Amino acid sequence: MGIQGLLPLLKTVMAPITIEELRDQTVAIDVYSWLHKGAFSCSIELCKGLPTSRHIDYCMHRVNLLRNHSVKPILVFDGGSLPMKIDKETKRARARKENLEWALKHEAAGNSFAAHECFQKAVDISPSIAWELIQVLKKENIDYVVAPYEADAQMAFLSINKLVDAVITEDSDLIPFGCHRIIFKMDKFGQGVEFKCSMLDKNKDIDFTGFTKTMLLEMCIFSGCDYLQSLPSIGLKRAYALVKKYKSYEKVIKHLRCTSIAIPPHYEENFKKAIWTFQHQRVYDSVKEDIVHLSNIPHDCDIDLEFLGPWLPQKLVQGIAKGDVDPLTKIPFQFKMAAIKRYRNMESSNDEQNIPLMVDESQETEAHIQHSNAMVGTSNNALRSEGQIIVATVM
DNA sequence: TTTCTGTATAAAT
DNA sequence: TATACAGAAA
Repeated sequence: MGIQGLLPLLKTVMAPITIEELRDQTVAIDVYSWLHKGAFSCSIELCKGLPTSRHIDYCMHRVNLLRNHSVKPILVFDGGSLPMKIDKETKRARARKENLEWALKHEAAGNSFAAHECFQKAVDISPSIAWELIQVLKKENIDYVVAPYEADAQMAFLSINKLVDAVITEDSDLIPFGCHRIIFKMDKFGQGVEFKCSMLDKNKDIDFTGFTKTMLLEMCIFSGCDYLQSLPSIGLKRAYALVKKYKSYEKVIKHLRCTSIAIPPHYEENFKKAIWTFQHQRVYDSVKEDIVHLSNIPHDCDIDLEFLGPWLPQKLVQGIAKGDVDPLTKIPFQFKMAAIKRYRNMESSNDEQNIPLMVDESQETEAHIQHSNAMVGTSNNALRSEGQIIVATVM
């Protein structure tokens, strides 16, 4: 979702850029946004589990556009959900499910237009879809990494540590994450708009001189972000004015307590957590080949850091980063693929025509749970309660 | 003046 | 899904 209204606010420091200007540079790509766009041309197939590669082709077309201009892409995939966002994720999953049900109803009623609309809203860019693309990337020798948690944090890590020259994304969150250079809205012709952190001082609409990175981040959080809802009647403009005047979020909140605006319980505590999620979220360090914090946490920190994404054993996070292990279920893809093959064979042996294969990501077999528990080192129940395990079922 | 809400539309071919 | 725009509400 990002920070609503942030990009329009910064439009005076947004500059058009073309792919030619990126020659010989390395860019991190928010690949889920490509997969989402690519999925539009084949939403029905993806929903029904019918074979298609249009979404993969779309991504590879974009990859080749970059390669043809001698730009080196690193494709960054989303990984697991942060505990803080699990509610939102389940809501989205429910909405997709409802859209799928409507799509099937419309289809049965012969209303293919309405059905198609619902299918498009029902598409889930699942880890399996990412896995399919990754198989192509391996063959084509394209760099990629699956983040342990959010791709945004992973791309910010690459940018902050100078492992890439720019990040290509649609998500304004990369700005509060502290990414140095971002290219938004890059189209199939390689044209987009460039944002550079260093240009912030020159913004006309609103004056950011004297603003620190932390102030910019706090402004974004006050205006409402994925990790914390804004207080009623506080948007970007008011958030800007408050941070400019009071300099720190503690002082802003102290001031707000003297106004008629109601501050929900734990707001200040949750605000701190939101700051930390932007600054210290867990990401994959491909040099250390291990899970690290986006930026180091203070040594004297004694708070529970689970909200930054639970820590993962090195072997597991490596498996996730390479795309061999499902980041949501922590189950190696080989198991799922074996299961799908098994069911396919069962179908072809006793049926006359292609029966669509639905992959239901809400259940799993005992053997897979056992294996993944061994990998994660958690109890059966802990994994079960996290849900989202996989089994192939036949429609 | 700013924020909030709803509606339309584009994305892909 | 995300953005843009319009009009209402505060």
